[in-house]
Amino acid sequence: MDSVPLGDFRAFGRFLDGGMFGVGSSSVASLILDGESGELVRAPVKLGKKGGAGAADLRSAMALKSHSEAERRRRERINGHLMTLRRMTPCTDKLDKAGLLAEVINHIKNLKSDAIEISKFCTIPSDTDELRVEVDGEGANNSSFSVKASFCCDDRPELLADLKHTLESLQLKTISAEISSLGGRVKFVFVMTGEGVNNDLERHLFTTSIHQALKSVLDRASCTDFLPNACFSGKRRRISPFESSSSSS
DNA sequence: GGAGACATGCTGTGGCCGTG
DNA sequence: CACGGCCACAGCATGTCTCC
Repeated sequence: MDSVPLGDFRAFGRFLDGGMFGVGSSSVASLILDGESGELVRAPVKLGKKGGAGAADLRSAMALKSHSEAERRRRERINGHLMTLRRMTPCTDKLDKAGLLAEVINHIKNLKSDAIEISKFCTIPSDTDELRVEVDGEGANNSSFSVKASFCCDDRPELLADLKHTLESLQLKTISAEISSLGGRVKFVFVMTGEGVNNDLERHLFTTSIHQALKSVLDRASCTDFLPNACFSGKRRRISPFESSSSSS
């Protein structure tokens, strides 16, 4: 009977995987501990109901092999992504996996706070939907005044046309418009004027109507039908090895 | 320097669960 | 029911640290 020293057990598994025994079962179940020598020895093949290596044995051996290979692929995916994180995050060469993840979390937090600081000075879309309408200044003749409206949401193909149509329906004159887009998010900053607005009440109604109109655009933009990840359900999504490797390149 | 303790990582396996 | 994915566990290898 073949015997395998404990220390060489993994090599023995690879030996089996190499196809030496047909359906190479690397299963521990096919090994037994020899009481006398203290070594793992290959167990005799169990006889199936009809004699010889039964079909059930064959199937379970194949399932076991496929299971261990799947687990190996899964670990390779995990480690591949960890390697990608390591490359993307400074000063993580010496860290273990837990340390690496902790450092990545810190790094992301820092990047987010940096982004927030930068967004104070630049028109950068934020992570959260926002809508702000405020009085920007009064016209010279006191019968017109300007309104600054900022508007941030997920980008979608119809958004610009929708916004244009909405603003036109309010009969506003656009003085300036800034549009920025980042990571599927978009931010608009408009400065608009309205004519014939003579008192505080009319101004209030004017800004309110702008706010409501833009709110309706925002609501349409926030509708889940437009979200790129709307196709995700509660199911666990299966990812092919090609998909997973492409993200780490 | 060597032995032992300890931490970390890798691998295979069993079990569970969701999906088709 | 078969399959794939996730998780926990055990066993082992390797590196590092501490103590003698």
